[in-house]
Amino acid sequence: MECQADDFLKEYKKKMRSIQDSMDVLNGKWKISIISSICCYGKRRFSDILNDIEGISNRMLSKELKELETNQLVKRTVLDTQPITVQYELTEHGSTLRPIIHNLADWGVVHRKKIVGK
Amino acid sequence: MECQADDFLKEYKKKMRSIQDSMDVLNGKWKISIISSICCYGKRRFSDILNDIEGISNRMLSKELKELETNQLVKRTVLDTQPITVQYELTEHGSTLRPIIHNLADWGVVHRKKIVGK
DNA sequence: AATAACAGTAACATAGAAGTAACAAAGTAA
DNA sequence: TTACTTTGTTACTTCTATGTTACTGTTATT
Repeated sequence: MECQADDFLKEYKKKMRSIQDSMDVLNGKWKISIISSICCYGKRRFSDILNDIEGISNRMLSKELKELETNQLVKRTVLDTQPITVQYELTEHGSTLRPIIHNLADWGVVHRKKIVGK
Repeated sequence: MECQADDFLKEYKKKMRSIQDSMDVLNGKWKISIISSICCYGKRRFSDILNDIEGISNRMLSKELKELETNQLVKRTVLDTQPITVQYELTEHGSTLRPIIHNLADWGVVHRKKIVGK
């Protein structure tokens, strides 16, 4: 019995650590929104994302995109256009976040209904 | 065609807004961890959560729990014990976050493998 | 010539997020 | 009588995440 209880404890702790690992990458006010924007549209340019997300500054967008790139969630491609444009898309690894994004979107709807509407 | 494209745009925007709604409630460094702790164990006391989450201070825990209570995600119950203990559990509404928590935990495992291990 | 679009970068400013430490109330044990 | 536990609160301080503004370099447009 003791052993089983210990096993559960260990598993809970592992779970908590995993969640912390996730949140380490997705921290900050904007990351989820940025990923969502790219996720929705497939490919998205810098200025597009800037418009998608109300309130973000170009400085923050630039910084956060860099972090996401570092964490291999987002891929940056410079296009040879006039003027130069830059395209962002999810990496294969980044795409594994899709279910979470969708869940968050669904939950947002539920939550809004719960709080605002009846 | 135009109309269809517009419809897609509208839907994307709605999605982005829903995600923002979710993140408004789950913002900050600790909320997800706190919810996870309560979610894992079903019921959890203040000092338990304090131990579950590495690095959080009692001040922050108190503050964040209050916010979660305000947003109807968490229910607080004072138990008539010696000394008095306080039990936190997810509300029905809070429980709808379970899928997200599980997804985050799963993704954390995947991500750790991707980044650290081979 | 002047201006605009694009994708940023640099320098500076600051609200508020978070940390630390001490204290409170109420009962219990030593 | 003193100390300890639990769940906080309060006051004070630190710090960092984010915001603001201005600027770059290139090409196309007017």
